[in-house]
Amino acid sequence: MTLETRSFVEEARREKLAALRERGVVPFEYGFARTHTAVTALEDYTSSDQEVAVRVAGRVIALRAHGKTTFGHVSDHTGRVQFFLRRDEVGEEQYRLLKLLDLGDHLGLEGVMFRTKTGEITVRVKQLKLLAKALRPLPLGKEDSAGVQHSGLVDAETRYRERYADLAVHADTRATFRLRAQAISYLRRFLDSKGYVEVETPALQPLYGGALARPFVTYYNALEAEFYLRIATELYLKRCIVGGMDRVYEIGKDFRNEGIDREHNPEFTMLEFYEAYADYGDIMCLVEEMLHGLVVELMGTEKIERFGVTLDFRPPWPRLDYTDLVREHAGVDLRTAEDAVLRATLVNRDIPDLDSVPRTKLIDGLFKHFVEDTLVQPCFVVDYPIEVSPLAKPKRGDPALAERFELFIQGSELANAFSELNDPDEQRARFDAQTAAREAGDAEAHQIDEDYIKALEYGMPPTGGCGIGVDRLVMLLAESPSIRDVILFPMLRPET
RNA sequence: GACCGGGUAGCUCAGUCGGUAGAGCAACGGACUUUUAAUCCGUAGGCCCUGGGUUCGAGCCCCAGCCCGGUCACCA
Repeated sequence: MTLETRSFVEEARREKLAALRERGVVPFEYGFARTHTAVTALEDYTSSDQEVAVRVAGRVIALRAHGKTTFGHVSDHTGRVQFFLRRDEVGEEQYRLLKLLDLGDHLGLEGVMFRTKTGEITVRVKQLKLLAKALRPLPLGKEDSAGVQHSGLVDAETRYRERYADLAVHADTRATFRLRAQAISYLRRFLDSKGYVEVETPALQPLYGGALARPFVTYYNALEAEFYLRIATELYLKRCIVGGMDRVYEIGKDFRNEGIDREHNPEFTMLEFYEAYADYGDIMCLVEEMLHGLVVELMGTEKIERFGVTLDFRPPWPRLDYTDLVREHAGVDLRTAEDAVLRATLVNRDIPDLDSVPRTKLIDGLFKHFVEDTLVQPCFVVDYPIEVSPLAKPKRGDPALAERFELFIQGSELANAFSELNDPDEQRARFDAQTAAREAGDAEAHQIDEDYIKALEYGMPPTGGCGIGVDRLVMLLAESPSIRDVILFPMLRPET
């Protein structure tokens, strides 16, 4: 029992609950043997001339009482179906039960399918069973004959905080999460079919790495040590490669101690995969094949319209040179320009402490502010400056660059990949540079991971690897403007 | 973290110049044996986010805070 006072609506339902119990009705049943879902009940009727007996169950989402007859709709995970009761068919006792029902209650209905005179295929109920009473009113709203939803649950905060209510009320919310599940299932099947092995690596790590970000810190009592929630799976997956698991992937949560906005949730789902004897060019082709296949399988087409733009997933996708893009859109040549020039280009871009920002961040800033928004159609940006890529191999023939690419669609970064650095001595030197950056005040700089270097010293084969932000991928597929719309229970400040 | 917008009945919203708080849906009572935003008659329902202040009087004006959303910053 909460201290929260109940609304009069809830009081009314409590009274009905008591009345039901008084009559010997079990208000929270133990099960109901269904023969049909809402949709199969409708389908079986249309495909048969014979009488179709059904047992369906669902939540009451509409109720229209007309004296001695009553219409309503129940909704299950497949859809909705109308039901109809006549007092002289179900009997006085059952019919009086209706008085004690509310929108939101779960019902089991036994009856036969028929078509009403207005044409709707409907369950003619012979027996009705309350399966679970709803003590709070669901914000169901109403749908008119044109299918337009009126009222209902609109408040964004409630939709996220009470996702159960959002899901219960909005079929399209349920559809988004079904789509998410289908997408993840496809990614698994694709990688499995390519001979990849799915693995699980630690989420609680003594050192964090594999990305540049601030971690969540926690304390493990039994070991009397600080631990970090992982910011990436990368370094553990590459340990697997060292160990001879030539193709591995993991789909799991990463945690980054950062702000929340339309594209960021502090815990999010990442797919990372690594393939021995592949380089970033091979990975690019694999990503292209995988995501093209994903769109075709889920959307049934190679071109999808999202946020008013038709996106064409037909391969090959353009490979655009990072340095060229920055030169083209920011007018700066990263090969020759001094820090001062980069800084000057970024003036008036609302960057705090611009004067003390290190070169790596200046480069990042130029790309973000001048280039990202221009990358609408699926495209790969290739060959990043080496100084912003501490885990990537230098580019063959140009040590100022790394063999790295990112995939962009509609200005959003969806994948990050490279030919993995497997020279342990060079990796140590890169870590040292990161340590210097950290000492200069860069809280996101990479930590030095001696154990990872040890692993590399045992010899890691040439390897291509990639990380894909699953939430952002689903946002694109579901045309969701906010990452919160594709995460069932997004982060919110706790209620006080 | 900064700026902008929002917070009023279970839900969606209105609220004039500062003068006793409104609608639709949902709820409750009644009528109604093929309705579908059912209809008709009636009834009830409010910590106007919280705390201060101004005022004879505050949902409304002022200050502070809380929560949400948006933009920006931070952030692969």
